Amino acid sequence: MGNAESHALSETQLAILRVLWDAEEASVADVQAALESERALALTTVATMLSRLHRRGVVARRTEGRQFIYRAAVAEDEVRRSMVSDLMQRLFEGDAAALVNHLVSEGEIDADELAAIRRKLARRRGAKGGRHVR
Amino acid sequence: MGNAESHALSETQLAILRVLWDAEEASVADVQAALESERALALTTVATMLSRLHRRGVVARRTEGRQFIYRAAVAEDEVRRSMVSDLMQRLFEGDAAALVNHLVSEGEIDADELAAIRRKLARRRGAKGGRHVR
DNA sequence: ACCCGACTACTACACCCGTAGTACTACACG
DNA sequence: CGTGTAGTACTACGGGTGTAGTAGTCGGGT
Repeated sequence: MGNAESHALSETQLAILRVLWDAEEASVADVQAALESERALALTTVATMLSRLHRRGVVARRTEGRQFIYRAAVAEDEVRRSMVSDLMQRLFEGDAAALVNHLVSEGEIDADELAAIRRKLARRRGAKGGRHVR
Repeated sequence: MGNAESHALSETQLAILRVLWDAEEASVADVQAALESERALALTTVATMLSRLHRRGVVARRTEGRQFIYRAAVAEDEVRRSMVSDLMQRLFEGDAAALVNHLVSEGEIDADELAAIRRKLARRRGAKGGRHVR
């Protein structure tokens, strides 16, 4: 199951996926309603996007009566992994530390947050005792 | 001053920009030659891409005799800022710490690297007399 | 039994990317 | 001075996105 597919998703596509990720299942109307606040899209627009996402295998659907109930077919984490990794490759020669450095220089993250993450890592590492995941 | 333009650039476009970033100036032929190893593109392909990038203001050019000499019109850092920020927004609700956490859980970065970055940050901060991490 | 309304499928269109062929032009060399 | 050639501009085409209208269908309520 560990496919290293490259999930390049646009902002609109992600907006739809976000709805599915936290709704588990949703009809076209549900998705449209959920997006209404941030972006007003016609029902047909949402339907078209979902159809295309379905064609690409990014979402799955089942029929209920005469409507489709969609759900995400890719996990949020999988998408994150894929997209972050892509960006890292493109802009930082795949060097994660360089990316974090960038965040630091841009003031996106401060010492406290960094320290907290480091502590958490240490804890987790400690519990497992060994090298690590994957 | 700080323009918050969104520079959404594809991999190919970035490949071209990378060449310009470290060549300072380059003709179409130069760019094509530089990319030859990683991707074989026809001269006209590179010319088209550069033209389009020029139209978008991403690269600038001057005429030298019969040919165009291109150079990047956006700094690498500016692109990084913009693209990283976009991704953070899209996938981590704009939370940089969440992104770093993700890198940690994915094993992209380890405790040592993190510690090194934190130390560097502390050093820089230290000059400012701010609080510091132990 | 019918029609309305809910849904989907199909179609459309402007615009971008990747890729590259062809057409045009102006300089350089013989 | 003529022509080859380098180099750009124009054109093209298959795909994808974003957006949405229209057409077709099926089921439920009166």
